[in-house]
Amino acid sequence: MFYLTTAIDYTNSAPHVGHAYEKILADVIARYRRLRGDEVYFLTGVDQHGQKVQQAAEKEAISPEKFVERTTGRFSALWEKLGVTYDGWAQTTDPRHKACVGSILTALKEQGQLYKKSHSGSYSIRQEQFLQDRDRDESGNFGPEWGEVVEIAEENWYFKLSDHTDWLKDFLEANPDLIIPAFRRSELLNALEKNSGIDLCISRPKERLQWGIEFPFDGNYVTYVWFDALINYISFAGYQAAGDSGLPDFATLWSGRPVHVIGKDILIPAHGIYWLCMLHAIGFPDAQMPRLLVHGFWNGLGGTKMSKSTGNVVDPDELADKFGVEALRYYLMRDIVTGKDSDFDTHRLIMLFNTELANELGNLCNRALNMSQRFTGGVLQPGGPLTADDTALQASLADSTTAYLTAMDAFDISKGLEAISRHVVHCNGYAERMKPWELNKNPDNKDRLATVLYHLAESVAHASVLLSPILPNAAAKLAGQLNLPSLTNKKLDGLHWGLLPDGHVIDKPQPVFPRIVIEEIV
RNA sequence: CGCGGGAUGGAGCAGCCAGGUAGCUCGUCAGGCUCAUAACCUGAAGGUCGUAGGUUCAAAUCCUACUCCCGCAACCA
Repeated sequence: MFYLTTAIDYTNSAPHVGHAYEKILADVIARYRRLRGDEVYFLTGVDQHGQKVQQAAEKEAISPEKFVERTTGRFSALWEKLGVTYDGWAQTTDPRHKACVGSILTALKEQGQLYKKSHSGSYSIRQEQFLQDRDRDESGNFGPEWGEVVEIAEENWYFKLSDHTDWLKDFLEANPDLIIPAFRRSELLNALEKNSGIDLCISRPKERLQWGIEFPFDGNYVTYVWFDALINYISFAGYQAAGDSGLPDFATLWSGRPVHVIGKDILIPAHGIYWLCMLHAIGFPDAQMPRLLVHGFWNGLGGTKMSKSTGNVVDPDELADKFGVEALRYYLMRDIVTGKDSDFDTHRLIMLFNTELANELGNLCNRALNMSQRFTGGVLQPGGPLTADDTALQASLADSTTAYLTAMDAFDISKGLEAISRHVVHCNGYAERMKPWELNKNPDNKDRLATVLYHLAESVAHASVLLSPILPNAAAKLAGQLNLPSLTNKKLDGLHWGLLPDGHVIDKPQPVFPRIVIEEIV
């Protein structure tokens, strides 16, 4: 079983393009693994507790329950729109999740992993948080943005993180593939080196915060949101769940290393340190520690950070309306190297869609099917014998498929798409050289014409299968025009030359990727 | 000496971990084709791979120093 998760999104504001990128990335990986024949369980969801939610709800004078219900709906509606299909939905207000968090807290306390301690420091009443030295301005004071700052002492529950950091260091050194990409691992190891011996405060007093999971053994506190949120990966996987919970069977799901897809901002310390140490403390063996696939961010043009204040945020919902879901999914997967950052550029979105999908693949499909309709009545026949051009085309397909698999296995979606594109370009060149429209002028060339058209159509069939994890709807449309809907259920090991049977009759072509016309944008 | 990333033809990027005549897309220029979504194909111009050293028969790729840009810096989600 391949168990895949994303970060659960914090429900204090609307989803932005970064949220959409992560979910689409995970969706593509899940679909790809299914294509490969793996059993897949894909979990995503929302993080609903914490101070910022409480504050946002207060601001609108509604209950936190109502507030998260509304924002949660915006996320799930967007995923449906974008074709992100998950098997499990994690939301941290779910009673099953709360029960799991509670039992983990109790177990850790019994093992002596939790203790109570008083912490004193500068506290901002307005922001309701303790301040750090780094929050001070140049002159060493806390600026006006913090409002009134007072020195207070507060007792809280702590998790003995420091008991596990030595283990974590050794474990990470012994498992170089755990963190993807590799440079993130060295960053994490450095962070561990610098900050050992610190424990994690995992409670918030109820005077400060009510919107959270109450401590099972101390009613004066709720659980720190990160401690709560991270547990979703196991609580919704059925960890210690009752038989009638409706959750998956944990042992089946978490049999090896799950993959957590997360953003670079939450590797250190949350996932890379807290979570791995939490799992270790709970008793997970090294062989069951998850892999962390750390993706980069979409920035504004010129590499500027997207933020509300600079006004350069892009709304994935609007983009999908404007350019279509396929164009958005394609762009988000195509124009970034997994792990690195990229600049979000609408012109490149249009360019990549028009060039690679409309002009190259869409047009290949269109010309191939159209010629088949006109020249051979829509009937496809492998024909033969094969020329050097035919075998070269088949070799190109084999090469591209191999490159695609290698890239996709390494979560490098962009390179996988590039591989498909390479074969499509080869096919268009093949069509130019073979000139089926010339062959059609002489009835003696009937067999040769059939062979050429078959090679083109068969290539489209393969492309649609390979493309299906990224663009499921478009792949289904292509399969439909090939009059072979079963293509969408193909597994990789069924992907060999000859998907289209001898004598197969195809459907009439219709543009699958209508060009995006520049005038429409602005 | 806080940590990490980036600097590659006009633009955007890949290549760097496992050194071996610099690659992709867009753009530009010149041809070709007409089956097709004004799509397709061929060819050309354009780069001393941030700077300075070093290792090597050979460096965009390894090592050292430096410059500029970006992000982060464990009890804020």
